[in-house]
Amino acid sequence: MSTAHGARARARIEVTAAIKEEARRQLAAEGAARLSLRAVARELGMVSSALYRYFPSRDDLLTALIIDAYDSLGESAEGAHDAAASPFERWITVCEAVRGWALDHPHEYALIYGSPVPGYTAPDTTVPAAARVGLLLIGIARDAHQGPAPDRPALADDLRPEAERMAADLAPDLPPGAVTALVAAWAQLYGLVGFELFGQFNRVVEDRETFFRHAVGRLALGVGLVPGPG
Amino acid sequence: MSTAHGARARARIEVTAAIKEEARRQLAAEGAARLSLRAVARELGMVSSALYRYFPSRDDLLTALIIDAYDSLGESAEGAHDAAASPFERWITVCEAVRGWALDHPHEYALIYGSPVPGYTAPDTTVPAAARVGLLLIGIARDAHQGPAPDRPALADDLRPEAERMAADLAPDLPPGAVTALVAAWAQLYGLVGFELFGQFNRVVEDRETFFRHAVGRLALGVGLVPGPG
DNA sequence: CAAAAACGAGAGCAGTGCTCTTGCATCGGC
DNA sequence: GCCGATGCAAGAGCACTGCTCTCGTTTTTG
Repeated sequence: MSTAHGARARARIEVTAAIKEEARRQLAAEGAARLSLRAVARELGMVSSALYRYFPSRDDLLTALIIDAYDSLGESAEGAHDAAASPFERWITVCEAVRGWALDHPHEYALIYGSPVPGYTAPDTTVPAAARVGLLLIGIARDAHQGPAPDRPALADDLRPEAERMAADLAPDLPPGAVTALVAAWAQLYGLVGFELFGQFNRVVEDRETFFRHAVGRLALGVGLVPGPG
Repeated sequence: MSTAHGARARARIEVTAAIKEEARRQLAAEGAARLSLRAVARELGMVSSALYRYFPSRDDLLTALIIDAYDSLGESAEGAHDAAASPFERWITVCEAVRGWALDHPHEYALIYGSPVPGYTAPDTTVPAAARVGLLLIGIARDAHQGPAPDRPALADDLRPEAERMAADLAPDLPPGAVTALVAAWAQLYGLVGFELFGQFNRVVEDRETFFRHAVGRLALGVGLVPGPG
């Protein structure tokens, strides 16, 4: 089989892990644009050309780091998630976990939600990891809609086809209007996080934690989650 | 003094403009990370070291491009702005202008609203240009609040100090709750634009124009703007 | 007119991603 | 156990990059 095949295979996974670890350290310290293959190799005591045996290009190394970052963020969000709480509280908790992770890993956040690296397009392998937070938010909305449906303004005619298509794709058991609001809230959440992280709130918002909690609370209302018991 | 004296000063402005023009072209074509001083100089038929007489570093050239990008975006938004329309319609128009500009200038949008270039912090000179769209949105909200105040949920106690501080800073004539909603909507607008531009909506949102118009319409509602006549 | 400042050109330094070749260690089939 | 195929590290090298310094030349200024 593949696992026990000698010391060679074992060494390969160890070196691969060491490269990613060192690369992640440089990424956290300096940012994606300053991540240098040669510096990683130098720090690991190997020569730069040897590193290409493990990652055929710098972009491939970046892709691995991107997937790891998505997974780390998804894990944080899922870990903060208390399934016993009310949907509204769970929404707030997940949003705060996303913000907290972003503040703890600014460069990794920038890597996945900031400007894409030029000449680089994320391969499809990143999609599942990238979807984790979204799926979590969909799950919360789904639980909330088990109860009585809040009155939601009727769907405008021109939005209806797209809303129904999105609902069919993402959450067939939810009303199309709720799914549309959910996707918008999902994007808007990252607007709030990104503005804080990238300095756009400098000299504008001071008490960012409180501001954020209220903003995502209003986002939750838009999705149909209600505070209070239940 | 430095101004207007002789052919040297004139040449300096011309060369500076040519550098920025060529740099902007490369920026649009390849993205900020691939913007190369040497390539700009080569294209202009000068040697790379000569370019340092005009921009002391690559970051200084980037700063100039950032300011230009903010101004270009601000101009687009202000140009699309029809002062005769209703505040709600004006809000939608400005948001759509921001989105349109972003789709037309993706790399420049990424430069100002994407990940900050590592090791680079925007100097204060960018602030006025960066504030233009925000000021435009504030103006729309101000006009809307000339009329009867819509009923808005009371400010939560923990948010009140920050909300009042923001209102005092940004729009003393607006209720603190409206200013808070406005700042949040401002950030959320860029979440919507960024997600579309950076590919997060791939395989999720198809009819992005319609989706966007409705999402920013709901944003407007949150700020207290109402559709229909008025 | 002479001193000073601005300028273009070139060489050079340290760094980058990436490729190619050269030996050596390990592995699988006989 | 041997032997050819494969995996791997090392080094040299290419074409770049940002940036600095020096050296004449030109323009501006006092």
